[in-house]
Amino acid sequence: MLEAQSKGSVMEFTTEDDLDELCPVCGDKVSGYHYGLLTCESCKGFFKRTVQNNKRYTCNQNQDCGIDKTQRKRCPFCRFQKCLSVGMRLEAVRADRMRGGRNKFGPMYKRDRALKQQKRALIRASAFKLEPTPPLVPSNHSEYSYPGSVPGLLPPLGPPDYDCPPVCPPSLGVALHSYGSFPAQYQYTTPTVPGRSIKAEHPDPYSGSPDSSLGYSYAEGCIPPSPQTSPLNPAVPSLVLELLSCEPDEEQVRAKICAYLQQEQNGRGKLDKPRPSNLLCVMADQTLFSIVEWARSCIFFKELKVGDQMQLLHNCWSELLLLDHVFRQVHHGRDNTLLLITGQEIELAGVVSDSGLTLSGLVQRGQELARRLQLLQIDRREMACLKFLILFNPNVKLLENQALVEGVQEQVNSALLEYTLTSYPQHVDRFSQLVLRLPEVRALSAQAEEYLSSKHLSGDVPCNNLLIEMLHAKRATTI
DNA sequence: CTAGCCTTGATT
DNA sequence: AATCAAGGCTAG
Repeated sequence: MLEAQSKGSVMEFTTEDDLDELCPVCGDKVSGYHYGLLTCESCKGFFKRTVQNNKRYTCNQNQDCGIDKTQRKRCPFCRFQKCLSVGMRLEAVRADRMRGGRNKFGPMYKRDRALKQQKRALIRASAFKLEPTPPLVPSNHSEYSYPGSVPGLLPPLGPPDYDCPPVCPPSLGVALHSYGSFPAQYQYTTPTVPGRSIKAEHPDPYSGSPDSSLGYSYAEGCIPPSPQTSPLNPAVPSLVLELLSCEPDEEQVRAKICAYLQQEQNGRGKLDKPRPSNLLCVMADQTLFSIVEWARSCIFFKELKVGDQMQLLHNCWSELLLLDHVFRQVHHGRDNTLLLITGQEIELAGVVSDSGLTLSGLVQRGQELARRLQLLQIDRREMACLKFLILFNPNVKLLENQALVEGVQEQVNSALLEYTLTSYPQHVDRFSQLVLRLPEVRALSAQAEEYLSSKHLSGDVPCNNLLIEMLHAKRATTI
C-alpha cells in the first residue's frame, strides 16, 4: 500500500487480477474466462457438458432455485438458466469440438479486462481523494466515464512512458496491410453436426436472421419463464453487444496519441513552437489512424478484402472522425469548452474568435450535433451502431463484396431498432432520432473536408499525412 | 454427474 | 516461447 502514496503511475500495480472475482453463477472462485465471461471451473464444465450433449433438465421446484457453491448440484435446470442469464455464450461451445486456439471472443475478453482494471483504478482514485461526490457522469446510460475528462485534472500531455514510437507510414494501404493479409479467417468447417441446432462458432455473418443469434432450441416445457436477464441488460440484441465489444479502449487511444504528440514535440527543436492548427492537424491525423485500427479489427470489416476496406474507409473517414469528435463532446457535456482526444480542454470562445468564419461555423455545427445527441442521452451501444452504419455504407459502389456491406447495414439497422425499442420503450421515435443524425454527419463532414482541402491547397495545412491522403483518395474514387 | 487437472493450438 | 480459453480425461 506504500506504492499508492507515490502516485507516480496509476498503472503501477495491476496485480491482484480478476481471479479474485466470484463466479457470477455460483459464487465459487473464478478460474478464467469461459464461454464469454469469468466463471469458475465447475460451471465452465457444467455449461460445456450441457451444451455439447444437448442436455435437457427439469426443475422439481419452481424454476427459481438459488444457485451457490454448495447447492449448485441440486438443480441443473436452474443452474443452466443462471448460466444463460448471466451471459454465458452458447456460440462459444464449438460444434466441431476443435481443441485449442482462440475464438472470436478474444478481443472481448481483452476489453473486459481493460474495463475492469479501469474501474479498479477509478475506485482507488476516488478512495484516495475522499470525495463525497458519487457519480462522475449524471447519465446512467453510459457504462463508463471518460477517465481523461475528469475536470481540472488534465495531464500535462505526458502519459507515463511505454510502447510504440509510431513510425507511421502515411498510407492507408500500409496501415491496413500491416495487419498482415487476413487469412480468410479460420473457420471450423462443421462437417458432421449431429442433430443439433447450435450454430458453429463462426456463423456466416449474413446467413441467418439477424436476431435469434442464439440458435439454441429449448425442449418443450423447458423454456425459461421469461428470460428477464436479471442483473444488467434487458435483452440487448447480441449484435449490438458484439459491436460494442469492438469499441477501442478510450484510455489506450488517448495515451498512444499523447505519446506520439510528445515525441513529435521532442523531435522538433524547442525553438519553434508548433502552431496550434498544426498540432490539431497532427492530432486529427493520429485519431484517424486509431479509427483505421478500430475498423480493421472490427467484426465483419475484417472479413473484407483490403481493397474493399480501403473503399469503405475512403468513403467515410471524415464522418467517423467527426463522429469521434462529437461523441467526445457528448460525454464531455460542457458547451463552453471542447474536449480534445488528448484529454485537454480548450475554450470554445477562443476557437471561434481565433479561427476564420468557416472553421468556427464548422465547430459550432459540431457542437449543435453534440447537443442534440446529448439531449437524447445517446448511449455507447447506440454510438457503436451508428459508427457501423457509417462504415458499412451500401452506397459505395464497385465493391467486391457488396453483399456483405449491404447485409451488415441491414442487420445493424434492425439490431439498433430492436435495441432502442426494448431499452427505451417510452421513447418511440428514438431510433429515427438517432438515424436522422447521420445525414447531418455526412453533410458536416463534407464541409469539413472541403475546408481542409482549401487549407491544404493554400498551403496552410502543412501536414503530409493520412488525412491528406484520404482527402485525395476520396476525390479520386468515390462515385 | 461433478469438478479438478490435463492437452491443444491460434494468437501475441 | 508464452499465453489462455477451448476440449478431454477420470477420480470420486
